[in-house]
Parts: sequence; structure tokens; C-alpha cells
Amino acid sequence: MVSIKDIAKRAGVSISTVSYALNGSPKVTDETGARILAIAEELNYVPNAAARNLKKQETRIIGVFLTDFSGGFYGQLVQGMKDVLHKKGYDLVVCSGMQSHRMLPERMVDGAIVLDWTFDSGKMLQYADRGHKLVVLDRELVHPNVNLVQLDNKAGATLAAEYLIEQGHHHIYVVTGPDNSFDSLQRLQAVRQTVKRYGGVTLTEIPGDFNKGAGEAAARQIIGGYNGPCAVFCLNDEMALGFYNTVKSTEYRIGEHIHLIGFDNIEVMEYTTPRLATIDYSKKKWGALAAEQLLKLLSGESVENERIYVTLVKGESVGKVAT
Amino acid sequence: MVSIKDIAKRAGVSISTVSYALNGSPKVTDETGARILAIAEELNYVPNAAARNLKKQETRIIGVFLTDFSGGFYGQLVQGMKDVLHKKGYDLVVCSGMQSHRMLPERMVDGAIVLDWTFDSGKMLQYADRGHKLVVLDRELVHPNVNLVQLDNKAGATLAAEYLIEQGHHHIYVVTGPDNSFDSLQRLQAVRQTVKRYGGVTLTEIPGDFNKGAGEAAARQIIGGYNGPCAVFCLNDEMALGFYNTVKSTEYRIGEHIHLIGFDNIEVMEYTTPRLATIDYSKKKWGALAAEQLLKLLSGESVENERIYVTLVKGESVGKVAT
DNA sequence: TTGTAGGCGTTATCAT
DNA sequence: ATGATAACGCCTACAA
Repeated sequence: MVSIKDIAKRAGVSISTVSYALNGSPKVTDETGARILAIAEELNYVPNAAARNLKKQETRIIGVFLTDFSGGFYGQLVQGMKDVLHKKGYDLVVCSGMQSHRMLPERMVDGAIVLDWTFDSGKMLQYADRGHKLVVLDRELVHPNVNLVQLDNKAGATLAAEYLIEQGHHHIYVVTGPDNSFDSLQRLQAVRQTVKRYGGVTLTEIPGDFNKGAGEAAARQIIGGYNGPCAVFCLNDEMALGFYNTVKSTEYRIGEHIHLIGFDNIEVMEYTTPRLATIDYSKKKWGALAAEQLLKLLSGESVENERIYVTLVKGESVGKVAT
Repeated sequence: MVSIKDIAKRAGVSISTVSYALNGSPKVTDETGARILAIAEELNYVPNAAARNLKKQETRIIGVFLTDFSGGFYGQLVQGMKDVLHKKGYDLVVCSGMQSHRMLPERMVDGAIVLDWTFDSGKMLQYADRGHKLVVLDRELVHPNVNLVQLDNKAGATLAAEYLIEQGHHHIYVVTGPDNSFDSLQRLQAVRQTVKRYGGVTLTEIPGDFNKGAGEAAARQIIGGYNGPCAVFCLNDEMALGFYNTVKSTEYRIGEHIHLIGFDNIEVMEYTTPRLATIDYSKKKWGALAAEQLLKLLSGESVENERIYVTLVKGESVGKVAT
């Protein structure tokens, strides 16, 4: 592997001169500079990241930690981050799986954006304590080195629940996410509160895990005990989709026997028949904002937590019920 | 930042003893080893990746290079890779954008899996020449350090074209991908060949770019000049989806006036009405195989190029035409 | 069993 | 304007 040493030898100068030249320092003559650059080019010199990182104590890389890559969800989110980070000379890598969590404390990345419920909160706080900067999208965490950019889950779930209730539904099922998911918990609590506020509405909670399978299971359960029109709020679209699939394979019809709403407005929702109601928000903006917040943290600015607002997307999957 | 030096000082031993202990070398007493480990734990020691990488000349990280993260396509692909790589003690990071291409020559990753038409083939060969190992999924490249795991595009496109022709269609449009996309080119050539082989079929090529917008534009163009039933082969599902959307907003019906088939069988396809015909293959297997090939390359084994086989998925989007 | 020391490739501070 | 040199944190012969 060719290093600055090789270039120095070839150019008949010292390694420091080479380093200066390569970094465009004005301390070196235009002439020698050009000569060195030419030699570097000729030798196909590429700086070694490990050495540079070790010396400079920074990588100019941001790690984005996701639970997995499935769903048409992350594309826009990451694009939003990339746009912002590239503009500031940062690169971005997407990591997934608990194995990769160590990249932050090992300083392979300068900071982290986390949307990954497998990332332990305790660990995150520990890292923050050691000076690492994080932006967290999927839970509440209080630490000067941690910034929160959260969805307005409460508003979204309330919108969804109210929508169902106002269409005349008085029996509502809610299919939840994993127990340790902050998003799920927030949404669930908003639903409970809304139901209580209205009165005369019964709420049945079905535990889920944000994956398709949970939606399918919930559908089987509800169909099994079907006794009249009911409404179902799946706390994310993935589960709503699984629910939809299962109902589709029966004689029951969505929007007629079973009314369904999800959360996230992932791309697929647009293609179902009937169109599934859901809660929408800008994934790209979410990513962009998260990246901006992280950059501020890295530059030592103090930052306030931020919130991403949501809107209701109506769909034929939710119909009126005569009361 | 706490380093082995700090641990050594605290433990009253030299840094090499600490290093040995941390790496579980049998050269150190169980007693001192335990004591050192305890102190490391207590001080929250985390090894510095840059230093380790610099010394060991490897990172045990594989870079996966994608053009972007959109589409429900990459989830399974990357999952397949991750499963294989983790089992061998490698981590995986997903990179996107030309900025990130430098990670390979800078040795931030030990090897690369590439499915990114913005990654220049010349550059890739150059890197291979310098000893870097790559597995390439989206083009043909001949180099001992490069392995190819390709889709059987020719078979897929032939299946699609034959399907249309055998349903009685004699006017076929094909919407292509970007000019520099190898997948697009291979598929297009197979279509041309199939059409020629059958005879009596006219083929119209509409340039696209593998994005939704191109599908929409093609749909507008075809509808604008509509004069009787025709068949359309979008060379990927993303464009087929755009096409579908646009037709949906008109009085024309897919599967009746316009017959449509795509390529990839992305998740969304299952939810359209009518179900869009497409070409399917296992994304997970593709990723897993690519990862295996890369590991072999890294361990110095010589490897043959591989191929991923495809199947036809029929759908109501393609109907029979009376001839 | 433990310590000493050299080196991985850069950057950056001092001299010259 | 250029060169010598000391870090950065870790690993690993080799010495003791």
C-alpha cells in the first residue's frame, strides 16, 4: 500500500512536505506542491482512513442505526439525512443489528442517529456520558448530549381514534407494537385517553410487535369472534397491511364489516383496495431535522428537542356506522 | 478517552499485559487477567477502532453500496448479507452516494458489495487492481478480485416478453432503465431478441430511468396515442407502479386496455388491483450469496461467478387478447 | 508471566 | 519553504 512515505521518497522531500501539499497548505511552493500532487496521482495514492481518524480523533462519518431495512419507510428518512450531512462534509453509514452498536463508542462514527428499539437506552446514556452525541427518534432520553426528534405520536393516535369514533364506531380494537417501543406506548396511551374522553366506547387491546405477522394474527382473532362491525387501529402500517391481507382472504370486507386505520403512511398504503386510512408525516423532513440537530450537537451548540407533526389520511377503509 | 495506558497505570502493569489480557491471551495469569478486565470494565474502556484498524490493517467491516434506500427492495437483500456476514464475525454498513465510494480505497471497509450504477466501473477495476475485493451485482466486470452475482436478466425478460406475446399481444412497449444500467440493457436485449424470434410483433422502446416518474411519463405518452389494446413491459417494478398509478387516474383499465408487467416483484406489487404481473427472485438469497462470495474472495479462495434465477409471476394486469 | 520497544500512516509542532 | 520528530491507541515480536 502506497503511503506518504513512498511519495516523499519519490519526490525527494520529507513526509511533512508531502502532507502539507496533499492538504493544500499554503506553506509549500506551488511548484513542489504540484510535483508532489502529480506523484501522488501517479502512484495512485489514497490516504488511509484509519491513520487519519486516529490522528484527528474524528471520522466525519455519522452512523444511522436502524432495526432493519424492511419497509419502504427508511428510504426517505435516510435521504433527508444524507442531503443535510453531505452539505456539511459528513458521510453517512447505515448500521443495523446489535453487533453494530459498538461503532459509536469505538469512535468509528462521530455521532449517531438512532431509530432502533434494539438499542438499549442504558447503553445510549452511557455513551452520551462519555461524550458521544446522539439524536434519538424513538424514545425519550434526557441528557445534554442527546437530542430528541420525535413524532407527535399523541396527536396522531388521537386523530386516528377520534376519526373512528366520529364515524360512529363504539367498539375499537387497537393492535399494539412491542412492549419496549416508546412509539407504541405513546400511541396506545393517547388512544386510551381519547376513548375515555368520549365515553360509551369499548376498547380492546391486542398485543402486537409492529410486524406484518402480528396484524395477521390480530385479524384472525377478531374474525374468529366476529359479532358485528368493529373498528381496528393498528399502531403501524406494517401491521395494518398484515391485517388487510388476512381479511382480504375471507368473506369479510374492510370498510364494511371491519374498519381499519394504520400509522405511518408507508408507500404501499396507497395501493390497497380500499385505500387504508393512516397517519402521515414527512419522513424526509424527519431525517433532515435529525441530521441538523446532530450537527448542532457536534458543533457544541445547545439544542432543544424537536417534534414532527402528523396529519390524518382518510381512506375508504373506514366507513360510517349507523348509530 | 480511556485507553489501555490508563488501565495499565491503574493496574500497575505494562500496556502489553493489558493488551494481552483484553485479547484473552493465555500469556497472562488468570488472576492479573481478571483484575485487568475488572478495571477495564470499571473505567468503561472501549478499544479505539481507528487504532486497531491501523495496526491490524483490517476493519472486519463490509461495505454495501447502494444507489439509494428507496423501494421495499433492499430490506431483504441486506438481511441476507447480514445473516451470512455476522456468522463470520463481520459487520456491515450500508453506504449510498458517490461521496461514500472512497471508503473502499481508504480501507474503511475490508470489501464491498456493489449494487449502485453511480459507482464507476473504471474506479472499481482500479480498486480491484490495488487488491481490494468486490462483489458486483449490477454489471459485468472481469477481474480476479471481482466476483459477479447477477440476476438472470435475460431469462426474466424473455419470460415476460413471451408471456405477453403468448397472451396474444402484438404491440409491445418496453420502458427501459437508465442507459448505463447493465440490468436494463440485458433485459432490453432479451426483449428485442424474443420479439424478433416470434415475428409479427412490433416493439416500441420508451426510455426510462427505473424511477416512478418514468413510468408515469410513459403511461401519459401511450395513453395520448392510444389506438387499441397494447402491452407494456416496464423493466422494473418501480416504473410499472408509476405507470399503474397514471393509468388508474384515467378511464383506461389495466388488464383490459393496457396490459402491464414489471420486473423485481417488490412488495407493493401484491397490493395493486389488478395484481401486476412481474418477474420474481429471492432477494434474500441474492444478498446471502453475494456475501458468501465476498468472504471467499477475502480468504483468498478463487470463486466462480454466480447467477440468481428468476420466475414469472402472472397477474390480472395481463389478459388475453383475441387475435 | 510480564515489560520494552517498534511500528501501523497521518497530522502538526517545532526547528531550521 | 522544508525537515525532523513526536504523538494518536493498539498490537506483537522479543527481552527479561
